[in-house]
Amino acid sequence: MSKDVVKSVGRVFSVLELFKTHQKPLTATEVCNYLDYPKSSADALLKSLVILGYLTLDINTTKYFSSLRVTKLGDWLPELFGASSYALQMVDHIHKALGETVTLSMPNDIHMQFITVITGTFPISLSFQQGTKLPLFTTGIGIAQLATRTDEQIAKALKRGNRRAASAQDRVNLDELMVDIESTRAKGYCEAFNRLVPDTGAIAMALPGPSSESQLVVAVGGPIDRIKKTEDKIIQEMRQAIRSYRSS
Amino acid sequence: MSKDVVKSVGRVFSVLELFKTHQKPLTATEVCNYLDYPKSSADALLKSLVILGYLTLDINTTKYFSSLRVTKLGDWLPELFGASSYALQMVDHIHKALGETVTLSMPNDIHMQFITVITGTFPISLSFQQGTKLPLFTTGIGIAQLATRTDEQIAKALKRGNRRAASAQDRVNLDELMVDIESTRAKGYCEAFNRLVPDTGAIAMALPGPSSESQLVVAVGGPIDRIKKTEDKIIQEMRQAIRSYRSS
DNA sequence: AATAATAATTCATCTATATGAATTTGTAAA
DNA sequence: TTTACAAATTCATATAGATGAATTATTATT
Repeated sequence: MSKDVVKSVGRVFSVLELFKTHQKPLTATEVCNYLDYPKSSADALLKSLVILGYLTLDINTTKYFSSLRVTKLGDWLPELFGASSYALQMVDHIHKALGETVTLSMPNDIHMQFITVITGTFPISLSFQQGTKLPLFTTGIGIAQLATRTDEQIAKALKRGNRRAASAQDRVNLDELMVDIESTRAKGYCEAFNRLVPDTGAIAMALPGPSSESQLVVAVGGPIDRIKKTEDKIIQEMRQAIRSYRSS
Repeated sequence: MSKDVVKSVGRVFSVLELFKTHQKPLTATEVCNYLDYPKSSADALLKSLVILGYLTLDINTTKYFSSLRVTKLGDWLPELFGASSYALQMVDHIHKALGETVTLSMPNDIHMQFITVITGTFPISLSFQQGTKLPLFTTGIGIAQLATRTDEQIAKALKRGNRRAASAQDRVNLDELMVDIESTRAKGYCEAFNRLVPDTGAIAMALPGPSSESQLVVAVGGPIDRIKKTEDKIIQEMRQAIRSYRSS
């Protein structure tokens, strides 16, 4: 866990993700063991979550579980992103049509963060954990997202991003970035080869959405040769799926 | 906020509920002002949530917002409770048919906790905040829930509950409780008049679900005279709605 | 009823977080 | 370019949380 995260804040989400992973009630001891917390610390946290109503405690089994109030924390969101349940169906459809890794991601600070990752069915497939973050300014999905914004917004965003760069070599050149942006705008998608992970390629398209700063990005990725070979088919499938998505 | 809740844990949910209430991006200063937090404390919390991926920070507007990962924390739950989107439609349908306050609740420790509250359309209507908790052993919704469990489970649960009672007068007598339980089982619903709030009444029914300790309860409540007068119609509407719900 | 094992709670102490004032940085307007 | 204002960050200190050992309570078995 990042050193900059408040400890008990991180633990809140670890607990909620644990129940999402197991999908069954767990005792306090089980939670302790899975998450490797000291007993009394975990107890205080679990009791807080029960008092607040986000976890339930069954009085017969003395097991904890997520409450439906956790569902309500986030069930209003997809509609605001123009990401109805059709969005997940669309990602699934692209995955079935192509067999490659398909991702859905959103911008977060100077990163793109994965919301959904469906790993390819080929033995050799690109693989990411959900929640993974990739750089906003140097990846295909980031460029596809930025391309939905104005030149001015991009310049301002890059200026801020470069200010936070750890070293001069981490800084991105605006003119070089704009070449990729223009290319993406012209084609309607961003193709990225050998950008972050060697020998891999990805095609990324932004989904239509209510505002440019929240637009989601869908991408297809895999080994560079396979992606290049099937590029035309990938683009066709993605466009068709997004077109169907838009009219839902 | 309860004294027994870890402070920053409570704040996590305050922030997420704030975004649910406003449904638009907010600056750090706005979050501070709405929640009355010291500036640097709020900053540390917001940054933690961004790093963990549950909030997003837009690099152009420098505004925070909930991430779709919040949705994913809880979108798997309704299916496990047998509470598909039809459950909310059912609650809404009962509300439209009767015009009274309708609630959906779930057991949590020695309470029933409201998940959904739709306030009646009459000028005089029963009104609760979402997230409100009522006693498990002494309210109509609690008794309706307990009636789905075995006698042994009820006795055990009451023993634990009584052990935690602050005073002897807060303890519930098992034999008296079982009279209400048997009545509820015989009729298929619990009718409660003047139990918690004076001059109010409620009819409560448990929804079918995968296990008794997680069964949700739907209830119709309002001023005692109006509920008594329309009791037969309420029971009919609820049964019909639950029957339709079961086959969805 | 007694006993053993497990779970839950308590408490002293150490570590982490929260706070608010001061300082620095960023932005917008002149 | 300069200035004023707002936002963000820093830091010393106070408060809260985490920890782990010890103790108490609960449960299951004999």
